[in-house]
Amino acid sequence: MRVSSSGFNPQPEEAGEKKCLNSELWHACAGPLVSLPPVGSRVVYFPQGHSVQVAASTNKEVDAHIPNYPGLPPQLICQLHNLTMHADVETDEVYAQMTLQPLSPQEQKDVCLLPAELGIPSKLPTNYFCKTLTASDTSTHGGFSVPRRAAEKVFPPLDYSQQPPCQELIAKDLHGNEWKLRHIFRGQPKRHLLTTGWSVFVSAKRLVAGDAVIFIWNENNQLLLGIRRANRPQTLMPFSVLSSDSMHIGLLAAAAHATATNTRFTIFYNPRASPSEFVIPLAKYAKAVYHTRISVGMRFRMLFETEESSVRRYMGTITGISDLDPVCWPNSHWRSVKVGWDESTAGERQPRVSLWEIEPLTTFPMYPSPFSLRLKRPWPSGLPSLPGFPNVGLTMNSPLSWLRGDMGDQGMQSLNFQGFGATPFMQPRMDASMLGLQPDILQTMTALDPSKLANQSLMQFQHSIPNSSAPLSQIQMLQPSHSQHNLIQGFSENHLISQAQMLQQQLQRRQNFNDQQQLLQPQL
Amino acid sequence: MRVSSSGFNPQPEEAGEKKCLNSELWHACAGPLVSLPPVGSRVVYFPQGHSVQVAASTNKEVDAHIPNYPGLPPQLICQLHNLTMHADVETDEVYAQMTLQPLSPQEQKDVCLLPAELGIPSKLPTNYFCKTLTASDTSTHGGFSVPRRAAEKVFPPLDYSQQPPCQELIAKDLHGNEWKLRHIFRGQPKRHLLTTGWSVFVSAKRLVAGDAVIFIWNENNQLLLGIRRANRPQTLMPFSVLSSDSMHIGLLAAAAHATATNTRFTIFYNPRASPSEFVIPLAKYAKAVYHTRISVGMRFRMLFETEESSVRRYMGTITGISDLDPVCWPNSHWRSVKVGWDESTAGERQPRVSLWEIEPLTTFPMYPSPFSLRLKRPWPSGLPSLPGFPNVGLTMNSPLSWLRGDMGDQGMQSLNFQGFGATPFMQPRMDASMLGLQPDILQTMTALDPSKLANQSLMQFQHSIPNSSAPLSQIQMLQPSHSQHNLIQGFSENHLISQAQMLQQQLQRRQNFNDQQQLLQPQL
DNA sequence: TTGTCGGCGATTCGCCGACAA
DNA sequence: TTGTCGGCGAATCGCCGACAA
Repeated sequence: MRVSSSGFNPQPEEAGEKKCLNSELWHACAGPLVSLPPVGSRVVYFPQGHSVQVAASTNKEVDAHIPNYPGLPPQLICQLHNLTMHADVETDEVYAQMTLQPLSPQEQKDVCLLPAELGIPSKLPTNYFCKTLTASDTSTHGGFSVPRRAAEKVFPPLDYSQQPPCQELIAKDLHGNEWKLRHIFRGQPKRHLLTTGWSVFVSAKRLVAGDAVIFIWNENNQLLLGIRRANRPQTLMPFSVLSSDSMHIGLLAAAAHATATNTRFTIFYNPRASPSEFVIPLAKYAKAVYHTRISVGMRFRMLFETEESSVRRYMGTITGISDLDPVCWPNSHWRSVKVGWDESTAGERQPRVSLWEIEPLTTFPMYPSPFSLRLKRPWPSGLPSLPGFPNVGLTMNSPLSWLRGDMGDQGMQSLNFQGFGATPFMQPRMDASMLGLQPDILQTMTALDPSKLANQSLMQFQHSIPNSSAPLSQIQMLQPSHSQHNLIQGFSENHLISQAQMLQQQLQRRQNFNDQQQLLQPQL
Repeated sequence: MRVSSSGFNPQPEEAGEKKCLNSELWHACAGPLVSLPPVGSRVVYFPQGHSVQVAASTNKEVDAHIPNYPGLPPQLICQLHNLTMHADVETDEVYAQMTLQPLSPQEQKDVCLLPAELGIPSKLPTNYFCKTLTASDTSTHGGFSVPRRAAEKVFPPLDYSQQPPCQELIAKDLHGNEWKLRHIFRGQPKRHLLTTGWSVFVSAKRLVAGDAVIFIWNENNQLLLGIRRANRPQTLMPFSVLSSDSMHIGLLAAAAHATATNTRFTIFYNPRASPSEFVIPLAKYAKAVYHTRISVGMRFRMLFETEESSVRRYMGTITGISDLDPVCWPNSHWRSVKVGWDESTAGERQPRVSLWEIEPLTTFPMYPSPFSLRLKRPWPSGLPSLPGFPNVGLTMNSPLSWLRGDMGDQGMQSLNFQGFGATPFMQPRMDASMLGLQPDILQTMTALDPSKLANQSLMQFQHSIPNSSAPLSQIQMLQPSHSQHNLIQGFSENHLISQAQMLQQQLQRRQNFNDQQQLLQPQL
């Protein structure tokens, strides 16, 4: 992982490592919610999300008349070969360049999830502060008023025996440029101010009231200085190089070409241009998609960034599960969850989220679960007789339906796998193995009467997408197990490896499956 | 044709025609060599040239590993549906947005060239001046020194009875912003200066020494003010939205998609980003490609822009004719002519040009030519016996070979039409009719013994591209004629309609052809 | 003819507490 | 605790001829 300031010459390493900077500042500018996958790990790339970001950057909505690329699935498992952090030389806007290579069919079969692939959470430095600039801060009339606690925590201590106490600070920005700033403690009442040098910085960075600055005091006793501009109508310049249509086609074609030829392609991820994360660590994706049980009416919480570059949680309720774009991107998990927010300021928050962004509020334990493993059969056919388990028709939209999530393994069926089955839109090489699931680890629900499935929990958890009425025989269903011979341990759940299989294949395995279940029981 | 300042909202017509400005300023900023095709006319679009411009804009050379798009020919005949002139809101850089639609196969057959389609030459206004800014002009220490002749020609006359004579000028830039400038005539010796208001303009536009300003006094007695920045290493910001590879793929895919579906696509033409004209009026292209006889060693001249926004001609010699990129773009006429320049400052001028950029120095008359029409047969098989016509082997690279251009119609064979014949890379619909040629107007050279062809002038004029050894039977050859029933007159040459035919077809037409030649003779 | 400079007002810049909020 | 303001030096800005080139 490299950090460089993207200047006028994009050649990889102009002055070698000289331009490299601690990535702390990059992450601080990117925000506390942005985490980058480790180099070498597997990620899931969503061309749909990428296209949304490009559309936001070009100020142009994706034209509906542009069809999706034939054979380009809504999600690609890729290996992350290279990752460099950059900052726009004009605006200091942070972005990351990633080189992705779609996994070959063989590689997809051999996928084993590594715990480290969950992604390194953005470790925010401890000694930092972020302040949104006031009119006085950006005016030429004066300097910068430093919040007292911030100055005491982040800046080197002043010699208070001097009158007034002051010192010269040298702060480095993302490009490695140094800014001299006079720090003084004066006034009545006393306060911390940045005076000489501050206005030069403001005008050089063209900061205005509402933008924010970030000061970091890192382990090497360096002062780092980053900026984070307010969400102005459009931070990026209008594009006069390539039409937005061509760019949209280009990103799709590049991904499709890389998939077809098993070659690498390059994308830019601009974390602040639009809230559109589209490269997700494979483990995070798999955990969310295969180990999260959601249903309409379920309550959840989700992290958001605060003005002070901290995080807080907002509560919401799932109001629907459907494709964001059923025409171009059917069966995509990207922003497939429609939500409502509790607080009245909800207008600021998006009405659609992705599974891996939310934390469902659930009281049932994750795997391994004594209850689920105690089941004699993979599907609890006797569930309807359990106390408090009403009929599907009455519970589909009940706000309390999430409470029934602790019924065991049927939560795994909450996901819609039509897209990964035999539906026509899938290309041959994008079969079930694309998900990197191990046939001999997890078994699907095959021992059931389809009518019971339809009547019971399966429908309860299914996505309510338009074509959810596909034949049940084509719906892939999953169930975790405890076999781990292909699993590198590390997750508490120990169950990140899963598999989708065609129903026909699974029928042949039923005996093995039951044997497996029998084997698991003694482990409890 | 619309002129608008491209702001933050790309919707077509924000305030209707309010933002429209006389296109004079746009053309003045674009330079005297830039001409835009009329809306509705047919143009030839070169994806290759487009890709070179995008590569220049993204500071990234086209990666060789990106193959061309299957089925995308090096030149597309398109209808220009829309053309809007823009200026970057940040940099004032001018660019044009064009909506192109590839002609359908039927339309290509029905092509009739209109004289107006030669393109409207950029009519530079008479009352204008362009000055490159000096260090004093851009310094905060003083104002702008107006060249005396320029001030007297372009600015309104001063009242010299005042002491000192001065006035307030109001100049509009491309976006319609008005700039107040104090114009004064003072000093010893007396001179014209712009004082108050000038430094505001300089800092707002971020002008530096070396940049140029253009003042225009138009017919409506408005003062227009444009800027033209010096060719700095990179005027455009580095791209953090889409990788250059994806953009390259995108422009190819967009053109290929539009060709396949007969739909429109949009491109941006940035006349000053790189010298890479890639949308050429069809008539201009046809005239150059079918009516210009070139050979290695031929002398020519070509227009270049001067510092003062005027034009001058440079002389050069053709040193070769070959594909710029034989791998990706075989048989492309775009920059297929290798040249050497007379003057020692030739390093500044490109080593490759396109046919339509140059004026071959030739003394022979264009069609109709008494000599060529006097020929009894389409091909002067007796040529070798003519005085001063040496063997091919000796003359291929002779600097004097152009002198033999007035031998008649064989000049038409100087073009390589392998790309439009039966070579495999061409798609079915990109056949000879793609060139918009009329079978019943022009006849090809079919009355010849192929061995003679090879020995004589054909080889002399052929492009020396690697695969020029393709079977002669697949090479399309052209000859103009005087039949005009499908021709809208207007050109002095009256011969813009031409045709390519398969040799087999042409053999069947030999009699008609000869009859036609007979008919033409009496006209002289 | 015109690019640069020393000269000198005029105008901002920018540092300082005084106030509130 | 900290955002804004009036006051006031001080440092530029920017207008003016004087010079050359």
